[in-house]
Parts: sequence; C-alpha cells; structure tokens
Amino acid sequence: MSKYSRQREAIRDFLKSRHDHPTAETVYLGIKENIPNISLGTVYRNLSLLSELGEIRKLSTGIGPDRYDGTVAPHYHFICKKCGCVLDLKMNDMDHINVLAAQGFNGEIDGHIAYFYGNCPDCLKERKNV
Amino acid sequence: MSKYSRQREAIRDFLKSRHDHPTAETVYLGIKENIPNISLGTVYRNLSLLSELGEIRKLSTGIGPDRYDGTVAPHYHFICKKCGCVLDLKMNDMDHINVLAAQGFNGEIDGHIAYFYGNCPDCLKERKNV
DNA sequence: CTGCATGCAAAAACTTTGCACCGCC
DNA sequence: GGCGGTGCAAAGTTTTTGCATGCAG
Repeated sequence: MSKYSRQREAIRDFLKSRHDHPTAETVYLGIKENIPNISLGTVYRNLSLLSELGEIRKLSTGIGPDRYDGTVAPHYHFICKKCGCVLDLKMNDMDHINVLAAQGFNGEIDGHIAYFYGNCPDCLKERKNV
Repeated sequence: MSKYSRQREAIRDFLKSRHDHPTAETVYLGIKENIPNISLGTVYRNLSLLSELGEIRKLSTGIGPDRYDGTVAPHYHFICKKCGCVLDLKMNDMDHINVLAAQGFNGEIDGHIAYFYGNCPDCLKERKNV
C-alpha cells in the first residue's frame, strides 16, 4: 500500500525519539536539519498517514496547533492551562471506562482519549514567586 | 468586568438551547436569524470569553473545527470516527480519575476531558447495509 | 463620558492540495 | 515503467485582530 520514503522514516524516528509532543512545525524544523529540503506539506501528509496507520497519535489539545505523539501505547496527557505545555502522565490504562461509556449507548465504542487540565509544575512554581 | 451585550446573551442562549455541539459557524448562522448584522468575529470573541468564564465549553475533537457546548455540568462526549458527529453520553462523572492522574504528578490537576471514539449508531446501521 | 463591545475587513495561523518531477519496487 | 512520494507554492479553512463606531454603565 505505501512505499518506503526517507522522509516518512525520519518523521517516525523523530517522533519515537522524543517525549515532548511536537507540533507539525517542530517536526518540520527538526527533520530539516538532516533533510534540508523537506517540505512542510510532506510533513503534514506523513503525519496524517502515520496517524491513520496507528503508528503515531494526534493530540488536539484545544490550545494551539495539533501535536503529535510517537508513543502509541496507551497513556494519558496533562495540559497546562497556563503555558499550554503537554506532559505525559504515569498512570495505568483505564480500559474500564469504555464499558461505562458503552452502557446505554447504541453505537460502538472502541477507545477513548482523556486530557487532564491544570497547572504544570513550572507554572505552579512561578505563581508562588509572583 | 464584562458589560451586557445582546450578542453575547444570544450566543449563550443559543448554546443552552441546543444539545448538538455547534461550531462557531453554526452559532453565527443561527444567531444571524435574529440579529442579522452580527459578525463572525463577535461570535468568536464571545465564544472564547464565555468559555474562559466557564459558562460554556469548547470541544476540540481533532476532526474539523472546534465545537461549543452550552452544558457545563460534567458529562462526556462520543465522537464518530466515520462521520465526525459528536454525541452526549449518559454516564456518571468520573471524578476519581483526577486522583489517579495526580498520583506521581507534581503539578495541580483540576479537571479532565474525555472523548470516546468509535462508530455512531447511524454509521453502524449504514455499514450493515453495504 | 468612558471604556468595553461591535461590525467589518484584513491578516494571521494552521492545514490541505494541484502539479510536475523523482525514486522505490 | 508504473505508481506512490516529494517539493513547491497556491489555496483552503479556521480563528484572531486593528480600527472606527456604537452602546451600556
């Protein structure tokens, strides 16, 4: 179905190597260091392909542009309301909530995404200084 | 802090009166029937203000534009992967997951948003017909 | 009156797409 | 070779913003 490409591989590797949650722009700039003439369109095309294939995940945080995550194993995210940063949370998968959601619902539920909101450690610290 | 405006009130009322989850565009077109010369900019400004005030909620589904919800009482949403529709789920609030998330996290967690994904009743039906 | 809110339009921010060329299979 | 992938740039979509004017307090 899809053919090898150096650009796609670079994008996948880039995402797997990072635990922050880069935007398309950040991915673009990062890859550019090794493949200087890669284009932003290619980055978007591949991010969207990889995310359909389930090799990466797209995060729509509601703050700023979409972000991408190379970790597909189930895990959850924290989003700082103040600075907009996105952090991984170390917590177990909550499979059981799919069952809760499915009760009294006629459709088919095969997954969930949960974002936790609040203040990140850095912003908390700053708040005390002010 | 903020002054009365007919436009803002209309937007708030419009959202409270509906249980689908309209986009800014839909809100704009809806209000326009009563206030023909309202502008899209005003709609965006007020949606964003109301959502900061906690009077409405913004939903970033990752599929299409942001949507807005006049129901602020805790509840959860289902998003159809196929048609992109957004439905309310009848399920209890899962306060306890904030505690789970806060374990081993240094920041402050004061809320969460969870989206459930799958196929909506209509798309399931359609799939059987094909 | 004073200042927040609005309408309008331009611009910014983000993402997708058409097209000619390139390179994997 | 054939077909999917790329670079480039233009266009599409969604959202924000500057500015002059309007209206609530």
